[in-house]
Amino acid sequence: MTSSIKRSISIPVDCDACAARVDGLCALYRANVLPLPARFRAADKRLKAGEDVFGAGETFDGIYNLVEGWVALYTLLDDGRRQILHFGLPGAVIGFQPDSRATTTYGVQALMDATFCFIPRDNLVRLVRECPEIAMRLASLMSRDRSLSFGHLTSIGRHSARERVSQLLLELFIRYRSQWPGHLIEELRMPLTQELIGDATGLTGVHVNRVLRELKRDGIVEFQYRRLRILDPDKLVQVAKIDPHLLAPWVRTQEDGDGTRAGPHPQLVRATRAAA
Amino acid sequence: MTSSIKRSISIPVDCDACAARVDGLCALYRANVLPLPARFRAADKRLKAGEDVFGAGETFDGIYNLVEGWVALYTLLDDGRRQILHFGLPGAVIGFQPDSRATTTYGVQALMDATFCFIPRDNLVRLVRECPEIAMRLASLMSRDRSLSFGHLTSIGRHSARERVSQLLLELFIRYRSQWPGHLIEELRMPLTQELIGDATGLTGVHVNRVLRELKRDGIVEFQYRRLRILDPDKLVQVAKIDPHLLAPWVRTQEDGDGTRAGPHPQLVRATRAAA
DNA sequence: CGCCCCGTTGACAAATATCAATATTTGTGG
DNA sequence: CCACAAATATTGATATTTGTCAACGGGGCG
Repeated sequence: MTSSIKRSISIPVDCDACAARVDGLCALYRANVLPLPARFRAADKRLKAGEDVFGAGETFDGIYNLVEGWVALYTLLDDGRRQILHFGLPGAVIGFQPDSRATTTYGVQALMDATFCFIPRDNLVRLVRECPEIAMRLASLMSRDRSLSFGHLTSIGRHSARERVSQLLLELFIRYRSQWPGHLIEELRMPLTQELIGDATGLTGVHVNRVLRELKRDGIVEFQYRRLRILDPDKLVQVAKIDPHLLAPWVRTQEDGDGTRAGPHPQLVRATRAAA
Repeated sequence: MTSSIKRSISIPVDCDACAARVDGLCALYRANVLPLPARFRAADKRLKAGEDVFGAGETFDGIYNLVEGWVALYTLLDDGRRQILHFGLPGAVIGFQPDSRATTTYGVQALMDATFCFIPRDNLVRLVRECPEIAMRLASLMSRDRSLSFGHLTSIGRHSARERVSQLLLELFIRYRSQWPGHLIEELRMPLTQELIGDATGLTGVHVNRVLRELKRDGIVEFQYRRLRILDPDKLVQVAKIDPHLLAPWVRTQEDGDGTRAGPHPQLVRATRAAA
């Protein structure tokens, strides 16, 4: 007997115990209908916090499956400023490109120690030929990422700083939590600094600080030294000005087909209530 | 003999003459390798300028293929403000959802008279079973949309008003032009108002106006009453602060496989030079 | 123990929004 | 072709939000 509780954390190579399998490309495997992409996997990659999976403008042939850790997709400006485009959580597919010659338009950085498994493009093509549902799954994942981007666009384009920061924290909380259904968490460790929050919301680190102090003063959320505590879930939902329709992409993408599914609203309510 | 030049404009139902076929889901057909989605098409839809394809929060079972006209994907805020998420040009796939129960997170409005063909979800699944490449094509299209969103996020989050407006105009010019390779245009009719530009760039219509007047004063671009003229392409590229890596998603997605392809830089240069 | 990254705070500057009035263009009907 | 209405663009004065710069504090980690 090698382990009990922490197995999925310490042995990322083992597909059967992979934590990322709850979501992402391999989610279908859980339904016992489809062959696991395991056979098509080539190598694993481990990075330390701060290292890049790849930089902007590179080409490479395949996709990375984020197994453990958080990553940030970002672009850099000439003057050194940065825009974070997306936070990738375990299960994320990283680096899919329309064709093998295309260069990436963004860089990807590990926000904490992270592990990936890599599927070469050729293998992906073979995998899809064998099992077209995988390609539809991939399309769904890309589509969900797009929806997340749409949410961020609305947030950055039309919301106030207070609303943007609130929305980001709520989003990450819900996305993180939806990976462990039934697991109640009151407090969440996030590998974020106020600077990173600013880079994601189109604000300055300094201004994020001001907003966070306000939110704490008002008893809504507390974020200090990478520790998030949600003090008043209902108020947070309210101040984040969430369009309920935008919620769907935050929770895990389900396989199409069987089963009833609760709408997004109760899920949000449950998710946030759990933290109170 | 029914026609000569304008055939593709007036007979949208005819797949063989469809203008959208240069891009989008049916692009593979041109390579004569794959069966046309035509057999799986269900119905056509025609809209007048200003009408909605669908609103936020709706569900529907299938995808729309934009054949003719421009559309805007948008979200609305409580107070009536709007954020435009994406402009869809002919060839765009509209309304793909991860599963059949998902509700849309955005609305889609026709910016001019537009026609679509509709492919029901069931047919799409059958089509993919028959030809998995279509699913990969769909994933590529979603991925490209995501990349476009990433570009907009960087623009809205970190660029000045002047840069944002310049970049949007340049993007639309290049995307439009890449649909007619070899066709030189000096002047482009766009179904946009300054208000629309503001909604897309996270600015106010009034402020967009001020920026446009500046750009005209500086001899860079002229945009008045839906007519875009690029006066100095090089300056425009410069002021738009385009990250060259972000350019790839602007030009048509090519089918993977054969053929050499020029990098994005010369394409941009050619595209913009043509307008001078 | 001490360093360094991160967070905190204040004064001030810059960019953009808001409000309101007026001008121009487009499209429509006669 | 003209007149008119509606939509869109233009401009100025002022308000608000957010950024910039600079200094200081505090906590974790070697």
